[in-house]
Amino acid sequence: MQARFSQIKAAITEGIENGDMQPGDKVPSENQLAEAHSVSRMTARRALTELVDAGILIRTQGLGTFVSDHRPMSSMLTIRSIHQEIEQRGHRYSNRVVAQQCLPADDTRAAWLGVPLAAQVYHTQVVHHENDLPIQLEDRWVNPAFAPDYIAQDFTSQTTSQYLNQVAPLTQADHVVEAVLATQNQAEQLDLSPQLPCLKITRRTYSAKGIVSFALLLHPGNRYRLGGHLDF
Amino acid sequence: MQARFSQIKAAITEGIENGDMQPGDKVPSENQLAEAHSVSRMTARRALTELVDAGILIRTQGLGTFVSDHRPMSSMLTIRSIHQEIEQRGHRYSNRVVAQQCLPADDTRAAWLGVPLAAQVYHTQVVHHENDLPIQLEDRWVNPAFAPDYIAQDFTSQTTSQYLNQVAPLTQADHVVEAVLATQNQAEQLDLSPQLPCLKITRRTYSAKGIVSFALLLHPGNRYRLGGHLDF
DNA sequence: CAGTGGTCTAGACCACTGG
DNA sequence: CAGTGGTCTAGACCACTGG
Repeated sequence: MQARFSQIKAAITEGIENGDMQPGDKVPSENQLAEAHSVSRMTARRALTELVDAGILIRTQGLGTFVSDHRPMSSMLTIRSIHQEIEQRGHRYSNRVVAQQCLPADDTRAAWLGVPLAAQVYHTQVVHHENDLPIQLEDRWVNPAFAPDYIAQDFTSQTTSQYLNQVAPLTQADHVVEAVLATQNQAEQLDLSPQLPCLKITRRTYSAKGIVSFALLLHPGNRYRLGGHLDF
Repeated sequence: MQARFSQIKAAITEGIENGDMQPGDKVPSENQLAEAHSVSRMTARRALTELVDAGILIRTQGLGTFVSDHRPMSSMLTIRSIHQEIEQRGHRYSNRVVAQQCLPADDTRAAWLGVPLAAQVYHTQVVHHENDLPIQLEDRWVNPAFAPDYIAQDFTSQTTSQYLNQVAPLTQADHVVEAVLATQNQAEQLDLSPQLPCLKITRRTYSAKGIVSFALLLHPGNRYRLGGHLDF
């Protein structure tokens, strides 16, 4: 015997799975669900609450409840700076600064950095080499509030993350690791044949005062691996 | 203005923090809390439910609600099983056991497991599903010395890692993360179009006595991400 | 058996959002 | 303004645990 709120949950998740409801779509209101399933509003509400807690739906008072754009993630890894890593292997580190500019934040950048839309943010693009072989394409967006002089630095002598860690010491970092195909442009920067799988790391770093920067790190799959060791 | 259920939550967590309540202690029942705070049982219940969800309390029907002895693990040291991960997201977990056999170790397997060449080792191949969508292809080789009955288990009801962690609790793990293209055979097992980038995790797990198993975990890049959070 | 948590109802008042 | 979610009440019946 299944509880009624479970049946309502199942009906909603089924609608999401078979594509009837897309991320961003509005789900029926609590009152509509209550009537449709002949339950009290509290029971319909419970179904929604549990789906919100599971990250499947998002609620906003006065507006409604919506399907979340949620791809799964999990597991933990340590990530060190590329420069440190290469030198520790006894290899030669070098880099090439492709871009260094001030830009208005689009919505993705604004959301990740926690700044208003169209606020000015710093952007750098750097290719990192190990023994002259491109091994990482770094796109980084920086919140100027925490590193006002970022834009004036010379990043051939000091890496972006070294500089940032100096002016705004890191206290936390989020990261997401994905496998993707390099775009045409990315493949060129990395001196890769296209259609090669790459490890993409999206990392957001925090100092004590807030979100400092957001970096997109792309590594050729055949030249780079990510290692880790855990002790329990 | 704070909601009443929040005040009850605060009262309970405060009791736990200042030592009035120890792990294992029974907290007041829903009816007792309702009367003590002059609220309805539903409101008292909500306070308890949220603390249970947060892992601070444990409830058992007919018995009561108790303080959990759950100490949070440092985020970096967490390795969760795919099964746990999926259920925590509120999704449906299922799997398909493709192979389960005893094989002589080739040189790669022998090296990773630390056994002599051609020693008999156990091999399983399992496809893990999230909401019926294949999300991980697991190839696992196990050292029979640490889990002699591994080969006779039914891994549809219990995952390989759950079983191993039970018979030989993990103490360490190494892992390597790569981006690769799925082979023809792998793509078929995962119900993927070929030429799709995949996240490949190679993981070696240790118990106190030695290397227990070595697993190759393949995730479709468009269906899986690896996330992490670090505190420095 | 009395007490516990699990589910559910049919109402209520509120704060908030958009038009 | 009508509609949304946020909180809350005072009941109800149930399944389960221990004594």
